[in-house]
Amino acid sequence: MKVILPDGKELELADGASGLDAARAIGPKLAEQAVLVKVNDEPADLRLPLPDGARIRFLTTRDREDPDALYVLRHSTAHLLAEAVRRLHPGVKVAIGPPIENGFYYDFDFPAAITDADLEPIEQELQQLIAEGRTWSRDEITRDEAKARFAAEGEPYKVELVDTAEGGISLYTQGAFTDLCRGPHLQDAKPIKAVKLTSLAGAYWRGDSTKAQLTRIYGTAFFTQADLDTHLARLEEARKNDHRRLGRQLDLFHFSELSPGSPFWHPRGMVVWNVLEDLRRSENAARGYVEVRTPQIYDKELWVTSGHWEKYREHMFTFQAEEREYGLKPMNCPGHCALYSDGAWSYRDLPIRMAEAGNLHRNELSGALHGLLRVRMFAQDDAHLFVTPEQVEDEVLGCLDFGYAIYDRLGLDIKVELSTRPENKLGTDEEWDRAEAALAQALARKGLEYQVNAGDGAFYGPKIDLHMRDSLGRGWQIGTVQLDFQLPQRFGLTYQGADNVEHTPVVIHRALIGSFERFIGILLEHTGGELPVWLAPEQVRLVPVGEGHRGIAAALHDRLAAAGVRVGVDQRDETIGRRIRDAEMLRVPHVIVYGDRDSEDALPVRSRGREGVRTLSLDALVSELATL
RNA sequence: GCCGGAGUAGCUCAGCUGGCAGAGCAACCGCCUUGUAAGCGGUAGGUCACGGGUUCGAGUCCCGUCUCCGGCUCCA
Repeated sequence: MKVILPDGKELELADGASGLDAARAIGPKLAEQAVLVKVNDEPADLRLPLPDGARIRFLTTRDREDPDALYVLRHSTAHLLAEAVRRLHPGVKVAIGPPIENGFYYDFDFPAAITDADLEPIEQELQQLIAEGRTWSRDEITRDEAKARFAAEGEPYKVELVDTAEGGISLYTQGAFTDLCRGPHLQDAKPIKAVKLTSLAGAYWRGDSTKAQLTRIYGTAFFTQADLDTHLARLEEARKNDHRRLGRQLDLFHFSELSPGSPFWHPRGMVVWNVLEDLRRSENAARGYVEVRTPQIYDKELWVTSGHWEKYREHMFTFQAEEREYGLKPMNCPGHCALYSDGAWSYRDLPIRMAEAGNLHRNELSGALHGLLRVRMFAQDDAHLFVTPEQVEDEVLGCLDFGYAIYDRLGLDIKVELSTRPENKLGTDEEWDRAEAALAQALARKGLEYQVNAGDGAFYGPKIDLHMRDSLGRGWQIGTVQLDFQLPQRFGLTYQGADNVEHTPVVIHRALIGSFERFIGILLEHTGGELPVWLAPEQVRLVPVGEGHRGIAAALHDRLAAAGVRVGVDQRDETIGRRIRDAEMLRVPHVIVYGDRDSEDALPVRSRGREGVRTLSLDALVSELATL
């Protein structure tokens, strides 16, 4: 048999030769340093036989930043972690331990609870295993053999994993530890030069909150200590961009125990909010949306009709007044349906694009709250489009266009996901076929790449989700475009068709900025607080040099403000250096020191992210700000 | 909600095995009168999250509650 190397040369090998055999045939150094072999671009274990004619490429310890190589390194480290934990905590049961984006974890069922203080001895034990030396061997056995083996070892989680594993059963053994595992793994532990156990967490077995809660140990590993140091330094840097920290530093908002999960917006934060709100309103107007305003609280009856009382009640704030039961709205849709049902509509009226950025309250689980990114009170750039089935695709495309007008303006990197029919769906397969096709078609027309999340759709219809990441790489949903066949039926919504028959409209739920809270939070993390000038709470700050310059600074202030610039004057009796520093700390984009040397024809403008001081006339500055 | 950690001045934090509650910044009052990232001095500021317990004595140890942080679940 033969395989093809990256340079196009062919390599002759004995039948059944493994990746390691191929590496040895190329050179002993390669064989020693090889971490995994890519077979036709798919990562594979070195110990496995190569298919005849495959294109192969080796990744070695020198590919220390390659995600596939790091994956293998971390996967093997996870196995070492399990061995170390078993040594220190006899009686522990092991569950599952995969590599993840920036490291790995392993889930354990400890006989007695452990705490953070237990991590260090475990890490030392893990280092000890590496020092002792470990090599991995791979065995394939039958399902029954595997079950018998793990049952004998008293590892019920492993037995369950064997039951649900797909394909052949393989085991990897290092030292005194054997794990059910698909691989690939390192040849030995030598490449693991840097390990750190980072945290402890609870995690439900199989991700199911009705099942046992296990103890998850997170860690990370690298091919060099320097890479680990860089990684930790980067995390520390990211911490500085945490929007909760920036919110306080920039005086934008704060949280209080008096109302967990609901931000207090400060004046400066409210400026940012209102600029976004202006954008929302003007874009809506330009795109044929109409603004409405619907109640905050509704009789229980509305929520029963919409289905929320049954499906969502524990996440709603409810209360009684005069013996009626009310619910505070967690979303605008039922209110918009109620508004729609007040009229009699013709197909000529559709599409109706109904927008409202109303306050919403959701009783999120206390443990899920996360700064501005997960709150109990928020407002979305929400809209509901009442459309005919024929209009769905065009309207979805219009929503995507709308969204990308905003995202592109901010230079945001959006990840698109299409979520399709779940198991507990309502409606027929034919309806879902049409709806999913309409969404896919709109995405194709917009030229967007997307990931399909099969089965992740809402029970009432498929959806397009638009995600962004925070400074630590955690993903958050920003926008969403959802089709809904159910709500219009539940509310008995109709329009008169051209055929003089009543039809049921389709509802498109749509939010593009998503919640203003989350959007501002993510923007802060992405910009490190340096919001684009058009969003900055204060765009220009004037610093009069001495007391004698205050009058003219005030006059300049008024002229800039009249030109629509958000401008402030720092009249404090502090040094110039001090006042500049404070403006920089607040990330004010432009600072102008004004004294005897200056005039409105020649202002010294110190601009964020730009070396030195520019000299600009007042008019030039105003027109520069106007183009943003 | 669940697992682990944390909560000390407005903010960031120190306070060891229990023994008089601290620093820097901010605030306030003076001095200085400023030219591109922190001028100098002084003053004031605390129910050590809240409630209970152990102890001669609790910020420190124990129990409960709340909130926050990291995860898990959830995000209709």
